[in-house]
Amino acid sequence: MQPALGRLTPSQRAKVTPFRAKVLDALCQVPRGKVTTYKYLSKHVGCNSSQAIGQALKHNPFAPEVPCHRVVKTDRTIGGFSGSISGPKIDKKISLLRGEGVDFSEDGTVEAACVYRFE
DNA sequence: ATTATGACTTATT
DNA sequence: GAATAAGCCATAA
Repeated sequence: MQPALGRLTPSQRAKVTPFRAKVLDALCQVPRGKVTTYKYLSKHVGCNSSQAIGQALKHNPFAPEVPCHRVVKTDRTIGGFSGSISGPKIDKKISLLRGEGVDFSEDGTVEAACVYRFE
């Protein structure tokens, strides 16, 4: 069964800006085995800047609690992780996603079927 | 308030 | 297809 897609706890909300809280909360709605994109998130939280989303996630204060590794770029390339856009951390991100059942193409892009669009 | 930065995106060269 | 520029918006200094 899917893990309880919790939301951000009040404590967590209190530690970040309202915008980040909204982003993280939305992120917690992404089911295990799926990913979302910066753009979908940005749209979901009501701004039109994926860059702002990236900013919100780059210093993720709630590392494993909030599945920040379930966010990829709009073209379904891997995006960044732990403050880096490439390197060993990215490799770890891929491993995590694979461990959750996300499929990758040979390009290192995520399969379209694994993208969660906040339907 | 103003400036600089960035895990982005799109258009242009 | 890679490199650059411009647009975007929240954050930190």
